[in-house]
Amino acid sequence: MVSQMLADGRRQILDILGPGRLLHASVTDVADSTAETLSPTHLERRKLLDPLASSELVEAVLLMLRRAQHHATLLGRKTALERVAYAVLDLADQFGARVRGLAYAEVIFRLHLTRNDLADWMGLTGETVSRCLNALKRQEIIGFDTPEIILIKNLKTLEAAAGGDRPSLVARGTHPATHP
Amino acid sequence: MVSQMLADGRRQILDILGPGRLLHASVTDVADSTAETLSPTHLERRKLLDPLASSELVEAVLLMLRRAQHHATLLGRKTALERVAYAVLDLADQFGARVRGLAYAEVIFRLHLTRNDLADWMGLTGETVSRCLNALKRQEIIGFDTPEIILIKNLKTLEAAAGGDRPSLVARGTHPATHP
DNA sequence: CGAAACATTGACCGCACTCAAGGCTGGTGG
DNA sequence: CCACCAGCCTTGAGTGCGGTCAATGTTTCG
Repeated sequence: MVSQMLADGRRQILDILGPGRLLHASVTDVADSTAETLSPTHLERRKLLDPLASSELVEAVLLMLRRAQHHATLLGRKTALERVAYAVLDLADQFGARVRGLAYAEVIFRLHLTRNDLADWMGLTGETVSRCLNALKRQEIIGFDTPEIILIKNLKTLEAAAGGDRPSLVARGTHPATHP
Repeated sequence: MVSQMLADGRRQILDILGPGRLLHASVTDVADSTAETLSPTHLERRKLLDPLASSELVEAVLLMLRRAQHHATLLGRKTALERVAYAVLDLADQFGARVRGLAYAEVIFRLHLTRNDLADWMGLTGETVSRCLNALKRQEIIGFDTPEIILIKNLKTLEAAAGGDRPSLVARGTHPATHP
């Protein structure tokens, strides 16, 4: 998780990095920016000498940029429900696994964020996030028994609720989408 | 101006590029993203073969990223007045010129954006931007006789109104800050 | 002079925030 | 084993900031 903190305690989470994502120091070396883990994490250092790694780095920074700009549009112009729907979709892309026994369009994944984390990511409050998640649940679009494990029951409707436009904003990395 | 458009017409301006800023195609080649000029503009193409230009490019992309992340924090966590104050400061940094005859802390510059452009940049509406600008004007923090020419009369107070934290987010370019 | 685009201002409204109460879960110590 | 506690989630009631709608003023330009 990459986040920024304002002097008075307001926090904005800038990005959630799932398996396979790359992180460059230039992102965290800005004043008031920090990176933290939200779950047990395996980190690898990339050497910059390797030209392959260098292009990999440029790709990673450009991905961060595209995600940051898309996120800005979301924060500036989307409603609470659209934001929460989008957060679920993005986390599903990054952490989701297609599971045997689920219908084709169903995805299940573990939220590594609390409601308040989601709020600080989406520019909302924890209460609003909770209300939106439960609204989606009542509409049978998603499901959860414990607050941590989210099941997407109707992907198409969820994407519609997110407001449509969702360009591919995941790492094209070689990492398989397996994660506890 | 770099902006994104949603299917239903909502627009988010992602960044305003003043003199000396660099723009890479990867920013505009994303779906629904466009770049437009708001004033007569002089463009130069940079060759990538030159290793100097290459590092220049990486710098420019990293600047875009830092600005985008800072902007996300602004959109997600700041009030209307803070946003408008920040917009004035950022435009002053990019377009402002210290003018003879003005007090030390005074800066004057031309807004190349309408109130609605500012609104689409700051995630607000034109009416709210107008109200905030006039509030700042009533407090003698800024001044304007025509809507286009903005004078910063009290920089310190304006920075306070913007919510404080404002890391250097301008191009360290070689361009002098002269602009019509 | 007239039209179009932009800016300003006011009145009202609604979405998301605030505040508060209550429930659930997991961890700790008697 | 259970009482207690802390943290998180959920839900409701009420508020307020910023949005919406509308009227008017201003500037520009043909």
